[in-house]
Amino acid sequence: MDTEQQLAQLRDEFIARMGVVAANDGMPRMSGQVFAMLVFEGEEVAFGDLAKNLSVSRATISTSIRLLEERGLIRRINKAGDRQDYFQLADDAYGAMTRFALGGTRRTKSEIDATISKLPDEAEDVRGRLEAFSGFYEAISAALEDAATRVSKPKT
Amino acid sequence: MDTEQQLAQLRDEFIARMGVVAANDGMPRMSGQVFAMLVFEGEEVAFGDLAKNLSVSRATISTSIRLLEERGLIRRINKAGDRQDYFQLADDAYGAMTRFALGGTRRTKSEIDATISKLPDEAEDVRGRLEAFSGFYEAISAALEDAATRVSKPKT
DNA sequence: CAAACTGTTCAGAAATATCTGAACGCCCTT
DNA sequence: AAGGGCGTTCAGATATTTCTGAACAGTTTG
Repeated sequence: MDTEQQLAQLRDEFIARMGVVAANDGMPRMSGQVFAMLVFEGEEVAFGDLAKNLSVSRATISTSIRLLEERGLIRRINKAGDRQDYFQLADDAYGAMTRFALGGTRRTKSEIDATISKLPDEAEDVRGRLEAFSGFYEAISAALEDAATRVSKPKT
Repeated sequence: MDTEQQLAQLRDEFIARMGVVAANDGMPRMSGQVFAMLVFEGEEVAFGDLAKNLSVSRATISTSIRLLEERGLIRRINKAGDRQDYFQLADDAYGAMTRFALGGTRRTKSEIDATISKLPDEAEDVRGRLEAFSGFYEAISAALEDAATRVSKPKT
């Protein structure tokens, strides 16, 4: 069982790291850890096991799960004859992740554009600068859109 | 002076919104507001004016400035005969912003790869899943890299 | 129907991130 | 050399995010 222990340790390290990554990305650490756990264990993981393995309350798991579900990153599975809920990565989890980021950049661009449209005609210089700013978010959006198709497609 | 008042109000709204955007991006709100102010006012803005206009202490401005400078988003200007520091958007601010994001995705990919390289040979399935995860960050990195060149180039 | 589970919700605790005020070193002016 | 304004730093206050424990509604089991 040496290999199993080693794997378990690697898994815990991986989960811890992805928690930090999530936190840096402006996401609750726990959501990142839940996601990481589901990546590592490919099979469905039970709600209770998530709480136990990640050493947090079931309330926290419930909240983390909700966030991940809303973003389309995981899916909930009901097994017949088992009252517990199980979870697994969504089919196109990485595509969903990309599209979520895309939504953010698009929203930001819209907000900038909203300001631009209200500028008085005289403010030519301000308009120019805000348009450059908007253009930046447009470029990022285009790049993400491109990545989204590429990420989602691997059903070759 | 009606137009000026209108502009001032639009500016404040813009700044407030960009503060929220920054916060959602996992950045201090104030850094986003300082950045937005520099985008709006194209000219150099004095350190003291930043504090006054954004209604925060000079300590906060100092910290925000440091973050933005570290990321290459703004530059500090010393005017002869004036003891105050002035600030302006960096020449390639949006390029720097893109490269900063790129640094993050690359770092994350490295962390995933580090785990992969430690996996025992038997763990074929886990390796496959982590490689898919790593591949996702690779795709995003490539997209950002692409965007970076496009964002930085407009020196036509 | 009572007891033992499930997952969710929410008020409040705990942990973090953010901002402030005071102290400081520096440079300039007087 | 003294005084005033500059930006930085850091301990501590404040605000915000994140987690927990208890209460709850719904199911299943005995």
